[in-house]
Amino acid sequence: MAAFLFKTEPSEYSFADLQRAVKGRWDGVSNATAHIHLRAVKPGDLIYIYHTGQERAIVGTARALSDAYADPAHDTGARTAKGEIKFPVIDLKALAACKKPLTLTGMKADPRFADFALLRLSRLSVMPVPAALAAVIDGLTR
DNA sequence: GCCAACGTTGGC
DNA sequence: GCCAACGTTGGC
Repeated sequence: MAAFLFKTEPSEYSFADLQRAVKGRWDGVSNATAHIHLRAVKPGDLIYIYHTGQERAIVGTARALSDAYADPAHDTGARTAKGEIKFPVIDLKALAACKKPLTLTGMKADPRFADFALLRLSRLSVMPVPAALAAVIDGLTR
């Protein structure tokens, strides 16, 4: 099982919205690098939800329910030059809110996060979380 | 195919 | 509100 981090602007779509949705679709990702990571998601993978804007913290966890598939809101037949789905989305469900949200400030202060894409590539909205780092996050948010 | 201009994201 | 980072667009 792999782990990923998804960013969202809570005024647009928050973790609470995902909890209410029961089954949510993660769409609206437009960045090519983020698409690469989104296509790598497998059912059962763990997803950390991070709020941008005022909060800037990992606030909850979710479970992937599907492989990446073509967004029905776009041309579902569209493919990239490499033959991959051009507008990938996944389905997911909320698991639990973090007892202690893990703030961006907290991650920046912890050398274990020094190489994390969240800190290195501030505009990336979907990224893998290495297993060792997932264990650290679990410990800090419990 | 290169690169300057421009737009967007997201932290500060 | 500003700005850095970086992706995209369009002229050449």
